[in-house]
Amino acid sequence: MGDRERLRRAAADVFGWPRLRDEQIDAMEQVLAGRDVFVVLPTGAGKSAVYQVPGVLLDGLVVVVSPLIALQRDQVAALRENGAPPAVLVNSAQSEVDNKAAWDAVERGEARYLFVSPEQLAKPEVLDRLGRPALFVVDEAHCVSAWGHDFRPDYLRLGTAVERVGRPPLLALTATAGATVREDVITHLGMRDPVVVALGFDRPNLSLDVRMFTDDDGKRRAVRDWVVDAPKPGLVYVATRKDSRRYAEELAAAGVSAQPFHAGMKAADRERVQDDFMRGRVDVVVATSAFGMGIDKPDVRFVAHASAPGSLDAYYQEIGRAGRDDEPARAVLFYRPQDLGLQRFLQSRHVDRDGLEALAEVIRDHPGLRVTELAREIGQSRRKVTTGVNLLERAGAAVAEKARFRLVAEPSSAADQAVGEAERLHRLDRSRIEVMRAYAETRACRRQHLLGYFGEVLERACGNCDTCHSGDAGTGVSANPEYPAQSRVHHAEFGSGTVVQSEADRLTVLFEEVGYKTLSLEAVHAADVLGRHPSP
DNA sequence: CGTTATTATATTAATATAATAACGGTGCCTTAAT
Repeated sequence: MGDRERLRRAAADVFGWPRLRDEQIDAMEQVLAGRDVFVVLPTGAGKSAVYQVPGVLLDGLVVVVSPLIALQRDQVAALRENGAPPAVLVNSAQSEVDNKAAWDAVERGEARYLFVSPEQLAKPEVLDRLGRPALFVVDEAHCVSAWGHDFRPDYLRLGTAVERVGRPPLLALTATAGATVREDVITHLGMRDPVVVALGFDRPNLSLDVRMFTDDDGKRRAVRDWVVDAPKPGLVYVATRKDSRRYAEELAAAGVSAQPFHAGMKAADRERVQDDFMRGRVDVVVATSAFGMGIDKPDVRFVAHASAPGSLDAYYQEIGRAGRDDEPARAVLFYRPQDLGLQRFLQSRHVDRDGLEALAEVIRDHPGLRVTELAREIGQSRRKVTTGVNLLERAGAAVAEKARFRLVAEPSSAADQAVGEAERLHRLDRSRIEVMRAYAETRACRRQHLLGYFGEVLERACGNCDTCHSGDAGTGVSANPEYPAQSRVHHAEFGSGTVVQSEADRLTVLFEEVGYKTLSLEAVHAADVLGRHPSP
């Protein structure tokens, strides 16, 4: 019996799934064959099945890294409900007794699936207990790129963790990853020649709409009035916790069944709001970016943004929560250029050069220490040290071997190099905001613009966005044959980069040093500043 | 970077305006104080 057949049988017999999508079975087959696999499938398309089903057939532990304990619990509950092999979790929210029981099951070889956060895998004793897993899964893999560089630095140490447990095959799963994010994840996880299994990004049933405002009051009124009249249920994304409360109150006063949701609320309240929304007891959730991961409600009719998020990746992810049932749904961005100022602030984390130099000195004086030991030695938080070694490593000033660090530059220049790396990352974040702005301000077809950013060419204007309806979008934008998407270029001032979006009259290029830039082809030709590169 | 809350300053001495300060998102985990 071939692998595909065995997988189909396991899916049917164990989980009760009579048929699988081609993408699912393709990915599972590669997983079973021991290849690294990168899967991009929308939520609801059966991403989890891609590790669940091979897990039945594999001989050994399947480690699943997931960013939220709540998500881990959902996954375990689903597996238990399906009668799959035993699944356990280990985390700080669980009692010591339960954690010990989970570890015992792992060590006796009784548990098949183990769910953990990246922070757990940063602990040497945890890695020791894992033994040699048969498969290593990173769920919501875009978090590596979105959070690893600052918010949750342990995401960038997963590659080292995988090496330490015998380097089993890697499976990365996400609903959203354009080429840039995908490359970032692949690099940091250390995936080897991964098979990429992806469904297209286009969601034709989702209408795209941007409304421009200059004053705050006008925008607030417009959001309120629009949401009151819109078909429900729906989500309103806001930039601050305060706005979450304020809009929710205003909508409630206007007779809408609306609730706020943000990370500052008590866990019980968050759970209640999420549950009420899922069951249809609340029509509208007004949320910060805290809301959404793991939400799979098929009949969400709109996602409105009362403020623009900090990147087009985040925007696409958030609007992707509407219309999963393939019925018409709406994505509306209430855009005010000033709102991007907040995003600029949020991405302006400061770099502590002296702290980096101190860390570099400790690494030089005590080669071979791990993060926890370095943190103790230097008296900085584990998180700060992790961020520090991430930067030093990326800058090439330090190297890690089996999670133990060694300095390969003088501390002072190591710190300078790391600061340079941090500045480069910061420029990249800044330029992501400009990509968001470009979407909001384009007069071309929104969908062509959005898909273009994700590396897809839509031959004709979509007919289901505001610029198409107003007639601004014109007859369609063809790619420029001279600089196709993904081609490597070199700019006289900005250095080398990759074309992410190719249009008839302009290009968007991701430059390694300065981030995203939109270049007018006219200017490029006039000044002769852009040359084609041979492929890397 | 932009908005909002607070304080300072001005002058139809109780209210307006100007200057200044504070604040803003995402979740693990650990540990100390009730």
